[in-house]
Amino acid sequence: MSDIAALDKTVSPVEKFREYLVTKGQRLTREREIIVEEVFSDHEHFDTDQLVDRLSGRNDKRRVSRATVYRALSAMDEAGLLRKVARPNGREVWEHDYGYPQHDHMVCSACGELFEFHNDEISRLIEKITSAQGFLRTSHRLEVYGTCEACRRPQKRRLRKLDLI
Amino acid sequence: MSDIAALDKTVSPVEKFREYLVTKGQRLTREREIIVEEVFSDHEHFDTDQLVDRLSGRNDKRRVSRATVYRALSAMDEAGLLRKVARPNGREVWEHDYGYPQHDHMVCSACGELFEFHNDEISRLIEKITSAQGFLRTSHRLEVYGTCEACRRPQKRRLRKLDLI
DNA sequence: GTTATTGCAAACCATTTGCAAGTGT
DNA sequence: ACACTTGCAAATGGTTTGCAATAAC
Repeated sequence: MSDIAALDKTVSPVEKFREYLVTKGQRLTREREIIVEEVFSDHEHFDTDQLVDRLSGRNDKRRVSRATVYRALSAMDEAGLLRKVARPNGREVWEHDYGYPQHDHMVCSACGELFEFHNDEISRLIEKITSAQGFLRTSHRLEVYGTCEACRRPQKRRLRKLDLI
Repeated sequence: MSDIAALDKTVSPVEKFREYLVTKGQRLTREREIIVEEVFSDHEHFDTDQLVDRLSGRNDKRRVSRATVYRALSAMDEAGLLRKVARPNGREVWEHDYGYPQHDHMVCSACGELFEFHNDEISRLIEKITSAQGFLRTSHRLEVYGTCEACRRPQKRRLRKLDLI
């Protein structure tokens, strides 16, 4: 897998965001920069609540309000930095869409965990089929539902996230 | 396309629902029957609001409350009669999952329209890839985003649903 | 200096839920 | 009779928004 080669990150996420904002006559504020940096500081999936926690848990003056986080995520979506992955329990889950190779997800119905997988053939097939119908594809979202390996082994059953509430 | 052959509808949706309900110690009430019949009276995608309208527009005494519709849709989902297709504008869109061949969707970003397509090879490929990772697949959801044929022709541009508000 | 942006709190809105009255088996 | 269901209205909860103060360019 030469996924790493696909990274091709010539411009930092913050720069990419700035570029997008200019085209819209908008501004790269301190708050937006803080959010982009926090979001791209690791590759995990996250929801808005988790991000707000990460940001408000800081003891420096880099706190950002919840409303601004929502507004920024939506702008980063339009900018092509992020994409919505799934919506397991009523809240939108996000992941990096910039500098991260294309992939899809398996969603375990037992534990709620998301697993990534990548396959070029699927993408090629999707492109072929949809373009044959005159559709100009820009992206796709594929979620496979079922039971993950860990949850299939009764003795080592994972805790359901839902039960942790 | 021998999709029709795949219909294989030996049992009516209402019967199928009853069967599911018994296994759960639940009852096929008059309201649930009304809802299943209305839902399966045509093949279009629908959201809860549209269904509630269809049901409350009736002049016979087959009206059902919104709460009951929500409860029934969720039960029909578990029963395998319906599935959630997408969530274009914050509201869940449903479609038949029983007696209707497996397929995926193209979502036009310009007009918001959903288009169905079917391809066995994709399903086979998905099965192969996910099972190789120990995942026991039960279903999947594939949405391809882009621009539909009609919206690609500027002169005959479709109206954006979003602009109709 | 203008115009976009932030933070707060209130508003939104699809969906869920508690409860008393009603209904299926 | 005994659950299970319904309908209503109220609650929920993630997300959006109006507005006055603030900051980017």
